[in-house]
Amino acid sequence: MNLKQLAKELNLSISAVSKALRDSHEISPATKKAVLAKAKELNYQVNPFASGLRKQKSKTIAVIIPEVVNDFFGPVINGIESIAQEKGYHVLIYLTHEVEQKEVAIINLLQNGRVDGVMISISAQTSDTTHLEALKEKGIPLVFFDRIVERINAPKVITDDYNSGAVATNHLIENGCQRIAFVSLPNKLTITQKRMNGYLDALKNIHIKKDNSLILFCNGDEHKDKDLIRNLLKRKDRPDGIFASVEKLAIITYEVCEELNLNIPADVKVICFSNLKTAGLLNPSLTTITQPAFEIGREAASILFKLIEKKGHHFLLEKTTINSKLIKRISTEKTSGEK
Amino acid sequence: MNLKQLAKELNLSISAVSKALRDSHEISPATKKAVLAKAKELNYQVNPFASGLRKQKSKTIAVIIPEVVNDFFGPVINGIESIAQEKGYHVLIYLTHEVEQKEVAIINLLQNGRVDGVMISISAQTSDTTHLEALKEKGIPLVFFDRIVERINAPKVITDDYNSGAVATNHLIENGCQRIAFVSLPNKLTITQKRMNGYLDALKNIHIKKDNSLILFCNGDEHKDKDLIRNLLKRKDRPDGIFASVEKLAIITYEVCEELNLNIPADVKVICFSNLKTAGLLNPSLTTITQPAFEIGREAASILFKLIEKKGHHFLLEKTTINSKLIKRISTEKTSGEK
DNA sequence: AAAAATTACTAAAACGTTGTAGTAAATAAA
DNA sequence: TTTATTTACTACAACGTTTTAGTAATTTTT
Repeated sequence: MNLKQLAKELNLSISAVSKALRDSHEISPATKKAVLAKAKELNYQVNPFASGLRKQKSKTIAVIIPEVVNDFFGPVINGIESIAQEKGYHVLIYLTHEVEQKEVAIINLLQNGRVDGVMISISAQTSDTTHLEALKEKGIPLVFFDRIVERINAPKVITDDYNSGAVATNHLIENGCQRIAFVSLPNKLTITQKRMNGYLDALKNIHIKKDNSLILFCNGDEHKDKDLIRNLLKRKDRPDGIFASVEKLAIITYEVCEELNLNIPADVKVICFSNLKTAGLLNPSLTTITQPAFEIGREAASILFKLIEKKGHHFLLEKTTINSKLIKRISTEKTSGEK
Repeated sequence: MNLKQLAKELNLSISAVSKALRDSHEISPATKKAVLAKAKELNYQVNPFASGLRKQKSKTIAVIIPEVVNDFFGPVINGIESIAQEKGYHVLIYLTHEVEQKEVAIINLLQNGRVDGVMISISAQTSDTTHLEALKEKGIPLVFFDRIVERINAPKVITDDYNSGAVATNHLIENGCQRIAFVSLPNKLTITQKRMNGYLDALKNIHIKKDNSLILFCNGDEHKDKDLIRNLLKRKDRPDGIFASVEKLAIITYEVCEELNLNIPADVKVICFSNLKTAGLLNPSLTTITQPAFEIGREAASILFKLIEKKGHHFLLEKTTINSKLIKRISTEKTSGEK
């Protein structure tokens, strides 16, 4: 069913029907009513390819993330989808699996008008960002969330990473930790850097200086990351507190502690950036810095749609910060023997 | 950059360039080489709308699921995406949030050629399925996974739900449970029915007959579901075993048990269909029937692509069953006082 | 009552591909 | 040597919309 057939049924020209469907003032109310009725009757739907080709608009956005199986990115997608559904947009999902090469390939696929805008949280391994700059150069609206690229001039939605890093570290200090390890993704990522800076400054405040042997940069490969963390916790001078910068690393830490028979929180206290639904049900329950993931998704999507709709306006190019919150649970509690 | 401009740069006709890019035998090797080089130089990309319009192909599939924040659907998407990326397809995501009305609206959006195929796990509240039949009628390839519609003649990828239901129930029986509750989604869903039949037959085997007060049909609304489960566990004749048919309900069960100060597994044993990464780290660790979610995604996507590529062939219209497995953990263990 | 403006349409040209039909020139077959 | 075939292209008509530029007919203004 297309416009041509519909027009024939109605004894009207194709353009009249097209205009009637889009409620043009050039068409009389009576005709409009007739067209709408017939269109409904015959279940006419606009062909998105013809329409997209003509209007140079896709009504589609792309979301590029490292992974879906994740209690942060899941709710983010949820937030994005909720706004997209409101606005009548479609959502394409692409996963980089933390591989820079895949990210580049995906971005290159999107240069030809397939989407009206792109939202991305970059892969942990991305260091070169020319692919992202090229996309911006083409005039395709781009919004970063969480894992941003500082130097690219595009809207960014993030949490207060520096501050949260300090809060988490202080929480461990308050509960008696002296040797606090920072376990994290590669330090190319701005979230890693900021969270680490918060951690370092919190330590500096109590006159502890940076100890590189307590700072671990993982890379997203589960097995390798587990080895790194196992080595850290096997050391004689092992840390008494672990601050994990992402969810996955906290889970690995729990697994390793079980393996090595280390008690949380007596032997090691653990705090983590995490949106795990089950954080409160873990053994022991996990103290988290929780990001408002759904809201980040909604906010980032809203900004993207503003950008798409009012192209050329630059007043939106700022950073939006949504605060995380500390949820204290057992994994960082003082145990009876402690001062 | 389009074919016209590229052709002008090369002093060739548009069709020659088009054919060269698609490696047609009508074009000489020398010309092909020149075209490819120029296309790369100028970063030419085929316009997906023009191409889609002309070829009546979108190179896109739709995935319709109830939610993303879920350790089952997450890995499924992962599996789907991995196959789609291999095949050069794009993946549109739509969430129904368990609302039938949304599912209908989404399906209606897909009737106009936007996608070459659809994969769906239906909402828990879907009872009328004419929207899905209409989609099939239009000739758009459709594959069901996990939450299927039995009566629609389309490929289905599922797990051995009946058998797993029996295995889970037997496991509880073996560990001493006598009053086993079945906590589940609405019984419209075939997965609910089959899992329940497995449960009922396992009970019948030991001569326990169906007790409707021990069978709970939740509906996906977290608050209401929690109330239902709370009421179940507050009763004097509360069950000593709970078999939850989906992950979310097991988490709620854990929360309610904590709230009511019921010890798992001493007071109630809990088993659940679940893909929680953290099942082993929960307090207590949760015994699960785990579905091979990633493989389900890959398998369902593979079948969909076969269907897309060899349209009209009917040899693929079968059901594919991939087995789940029981992972025994503490939540169902016999406690010291038990026989 | 003539000129101007408005109403309610139609015709036709894009948008960027792809594939069919056509065509010179070169090569092979009769 | 003439005819048939192959090679390497070009021209052009789709695909289904949207939009600009018309145009009769009607209504309003002067």
